[in-house]
Amino acid sequence: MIDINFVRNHQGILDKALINRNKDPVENKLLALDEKYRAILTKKQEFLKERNTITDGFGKAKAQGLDTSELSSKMETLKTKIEKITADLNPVKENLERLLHSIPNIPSDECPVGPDETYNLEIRRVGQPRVFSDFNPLEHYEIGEKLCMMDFENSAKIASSRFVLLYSKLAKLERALAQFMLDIHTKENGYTEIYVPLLLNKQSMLGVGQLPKFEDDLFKTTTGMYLIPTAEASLTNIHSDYVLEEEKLPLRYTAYTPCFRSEAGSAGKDTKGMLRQHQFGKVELVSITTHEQSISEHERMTECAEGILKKLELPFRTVVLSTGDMGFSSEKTYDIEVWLPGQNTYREISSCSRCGSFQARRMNTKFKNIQTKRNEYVHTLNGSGVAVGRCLIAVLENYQQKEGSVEIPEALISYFGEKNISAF
RNA sequence: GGAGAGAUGGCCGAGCGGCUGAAGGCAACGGUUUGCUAAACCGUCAUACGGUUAUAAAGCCGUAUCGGGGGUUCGAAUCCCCCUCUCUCCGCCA
Repeated sequence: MIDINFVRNHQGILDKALINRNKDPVENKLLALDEKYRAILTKKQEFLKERNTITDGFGKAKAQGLDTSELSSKMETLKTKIEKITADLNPVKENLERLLHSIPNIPSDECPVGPDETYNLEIRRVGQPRVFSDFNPLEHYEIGEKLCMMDFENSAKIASSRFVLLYSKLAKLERALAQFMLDIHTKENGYTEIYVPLLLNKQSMLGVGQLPKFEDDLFKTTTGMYLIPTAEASLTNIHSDYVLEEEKLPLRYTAYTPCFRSEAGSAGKDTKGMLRQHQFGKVELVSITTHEQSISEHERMTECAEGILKKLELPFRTVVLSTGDMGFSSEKTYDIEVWLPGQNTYREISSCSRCGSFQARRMNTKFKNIQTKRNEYVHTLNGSGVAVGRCLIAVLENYQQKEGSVEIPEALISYFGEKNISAF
């Protein structure tokens, strides 16, 4: 949630941010609503003060055995006033809250300005795409099906489209990749591994900004809970409604979980293969920091995610998302795109976002500043470290061999137990 | 699923209709004392929001908050209802 106080004191910035995000400006509407809210609230508080005074008088009058009928009649009229003003105030308050919850974060000045992904800015490229001189590289699903280890027919039968069955060595590859990533992040990068709920309540989804705007993208249970679209939702919310100690920051959490997305808006997009699924595995990184730590933590987190690809010797590039392409809660996002020779292009495999105090404000997560002794909102960051399903795709495509087998990256062999995968 | 008990400030814990934003203790912070440590003593010690000053901060004024929501009452931490969560016992179960 954006800071209404900030909007009030820095007029023009929010609207500019929204226009950069390719959204409609709301500042006039927001400020008018806010002003109306505060005017009515102030009035109501005056009535409540009056009520407290009368109530006080009652106690004293009774103690002295005085007549209270005048107080009673005063109270009666006041009560009607309070009732009326409360009826006026509530809808305004609800509208204001609803509006505030639907406004995305203000992008940082560092983000390239533009309406869509064509304005994303590449900042580095690591690794050379392999040259396939003696055969044309296949796409991952062709490799998987040739190996007889990737099955979209039966997954569609037992579930629906956008699911996959992985058999034998590919199932193991998924497991090995996840294990590998978790070990790196916990042993080398200082993250604490956490086993998290995969279903969360509405409040938590609101906290990270999945709700109220993106309800259609989530799977909802009959009991009103939501399947997590990313472990970010579970990890970030751990400290909701809490005041942390500054010395404990930054907190760094990681989890390997399945992620569930309805992909409501992406009909017809990436329908082949397992690039875009309703369910996929992902190792997630979350950091909770102070205001001062957040920028350097963002760079660090991105490097942690890149480190996985470096160790697996997968070529990738890192881009800064443009204002029009970045997510709702983010103020700056790096996407890491892995090279997929089968598609002859770079595809997103990780997204590392800095959310500032946007989520903290929604979740009510603060820390006590040692110097000022005041409670301040924490800053939250999240990143994929990395998407396991897409990483499996990248390994298949980058390490495919002419005869249809797949080599295992050096760093992964101890996790996988074998040096290559060949057909049954 | 059945039966019961409970939820109060950072923690422990009183309170059972007005004098309670909340006793007392612990912790924390500032100070006095002390050669140092310990102890003792004095003081401070919730949060959010609104108003105010020049909507910087602080201050001051106010409102709200004793798990959450609603009700009774002139007045609720205290009484009633609903919900959530925790604990104990029984049943079921990976």
